[in-house]
Amino acid sequence: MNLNEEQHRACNASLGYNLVIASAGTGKTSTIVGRIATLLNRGLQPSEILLLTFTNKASNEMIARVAKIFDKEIANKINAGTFHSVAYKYLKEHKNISLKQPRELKILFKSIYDRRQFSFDKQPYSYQYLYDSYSLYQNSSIDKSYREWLAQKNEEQLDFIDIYEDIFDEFKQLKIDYSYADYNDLLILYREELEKLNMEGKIPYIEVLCDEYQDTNPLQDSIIRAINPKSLFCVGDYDQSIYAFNGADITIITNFVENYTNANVFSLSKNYRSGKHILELANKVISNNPRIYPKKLEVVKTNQESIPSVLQYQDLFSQYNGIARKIQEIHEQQNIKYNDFAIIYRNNSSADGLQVSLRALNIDSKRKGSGSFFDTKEIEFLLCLCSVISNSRDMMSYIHILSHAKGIGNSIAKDIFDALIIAGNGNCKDGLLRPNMNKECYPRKATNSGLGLFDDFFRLENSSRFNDFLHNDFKSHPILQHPKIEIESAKFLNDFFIAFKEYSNINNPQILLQGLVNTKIYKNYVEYLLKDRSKTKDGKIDSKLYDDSRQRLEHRLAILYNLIRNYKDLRSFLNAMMLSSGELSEGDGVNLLSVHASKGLEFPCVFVVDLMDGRFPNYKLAARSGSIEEERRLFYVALTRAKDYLYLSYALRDNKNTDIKPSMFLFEGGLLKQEDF
DNA sequence: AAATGAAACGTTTTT
DNA sequence: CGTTTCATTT
Repeated sequence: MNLNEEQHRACNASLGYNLVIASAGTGKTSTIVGRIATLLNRGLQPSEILLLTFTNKASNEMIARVAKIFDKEIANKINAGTFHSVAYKYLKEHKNISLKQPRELKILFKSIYDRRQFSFDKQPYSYQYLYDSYSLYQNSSIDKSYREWLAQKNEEQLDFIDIYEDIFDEFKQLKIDYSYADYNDLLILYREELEKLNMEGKIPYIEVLCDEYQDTNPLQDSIIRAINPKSLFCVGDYDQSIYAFNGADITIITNFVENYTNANVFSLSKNYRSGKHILELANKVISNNPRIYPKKLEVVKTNQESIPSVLQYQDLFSQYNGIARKIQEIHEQQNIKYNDFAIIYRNNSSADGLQVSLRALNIDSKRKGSGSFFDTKEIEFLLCLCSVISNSRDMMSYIHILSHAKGIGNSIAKDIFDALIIAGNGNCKDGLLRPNMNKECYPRKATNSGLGLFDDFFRLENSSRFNDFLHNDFKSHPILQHPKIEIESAKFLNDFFIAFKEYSNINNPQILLQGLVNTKIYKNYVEYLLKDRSKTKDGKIDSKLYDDSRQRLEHRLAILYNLIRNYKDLRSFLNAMMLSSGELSEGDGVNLLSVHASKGLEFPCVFVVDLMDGRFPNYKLAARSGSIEEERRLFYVALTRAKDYLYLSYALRDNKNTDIKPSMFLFEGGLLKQEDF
């Protein structure tokens, strides 16, 4: 391994509490890999090392590099991944959990929230805001109650605190009942397990390495504290702390020396990534933030003389078009591959326009998926079918699927789910395939009967009324007694039954997926989607649109087939899909990234766009949970992604055609003069 | 309670 | 601009 002197010194630190301040581009990854090598050479077992990174991609890369030095066997014995994936890996051995995305859990949360009555003189938090607020609380506070935390945050809302706490209690119980877990639950549950292990002296780790330490939040920090390892090796850069909105607390890195006795601080200052003018600019802007540990960045790459250039455009549209043309020009003149370009923006809303402009010039582009893949209906439905097979009490997924039947909405879907639970003695799979015929599936609800209200719901129908159309084994199934079920919905349930009967015992994800895609229930749904997507304004189906839609759909399925190959059981596949939903990138072309998504990456040619006052820095966001300092750090991160060429662009007018000033960071960098505007 | 169509809505960043 | 929410009808 080739390490410079500073890196070498850090790698050779003795066991203890070590912090490495690694500025952008200073070979952080090499240093972590080097540290692991040192530990192994000193005789530590790979199983005694825990590596925590910010993305799974980062940990995979590091482990791959360790594998090159030692062998694969050894490297793979090192436990490595994000806090969340490490927690999940442990928990799945001990607990039965189904990871759910916040979007889904919010629906469940809403159903609880909606049953509460708030007084009218004040506005309570919306269910969405309340959910997010609680999540931020869990990440950013570990020793306070939500009540205390809210008292500091927003005293006015304390009027509702009893109701809020009641909602959280019920939500928590519901999550336990259905074995649902969200990202925060993973960490909280893992911490509980660690505390138990620690009391028994069974923690296997001697050194914990933590990458991107500046973006650690108190919840994650509490994991490290619960492990309480003999040795810590934390690597980070306070100038790149950009996750305050997720509770990241910059004081965790700045107070390291106070928090850990006999701590050592190392500093990496030689930048191998960027040309000198790029680096000078980045340093100049970031020097407007308070300096915490002394830090200097030295250029190594002195032969790269390219000067960052500023591009001015009249409006957003011409900016995007201009950038697309510029990229094409550079690509042709300098023979730089499209893969080596990145366009970086503060707000995801910039991406659509850019993608359109690039496509107009026939330039491919890839966006780091902000969930869009798993949000498509065809993927969602398919994963729901898998979930239902994997977790026989997954209420959310049952309701999701069943409410696609004609005439059946959320409410009746829930009735059917409850009926399946009853018929199957708490297990929907049994309820569907081997229903207990002696039980009352749809019990009378104990309301209103005393008032003499006529409730026609409970006049149950004869479950055999659709028998002519049903699979033999589904004939007279007790759930069909529901009076709101009609012929169309009965057929849908029949299809569901057939798919379930055929595939519910298959645990190999690959075989299962292949099978499910060819079931009638899925094929019908796909057909419905494709028709819906190829409708023109007058309601007709355009066959060109239809073919395009089908192609895109097939493409997405192909991606899923590709992903699924890495998993050998269904539960881990589903949970992994929830855990790493943003990490897949598709195809070739110019990289389109938010600043956050660009973290840890580097590109020969970088465009930072939409550098206008209010957009970047984004004042709305800065006011929420960040600060101007954090916005400045974001700018710093964006600039330091560039290796050779850097372009900064802004438009004079926004999309409403009103004048807008360039970003303050362009003035701070000395790239524009205040008096010109 | 579901389906449909019309009106409002609000544009964050991630595991 | 596309989604999400609301109101109306069945």
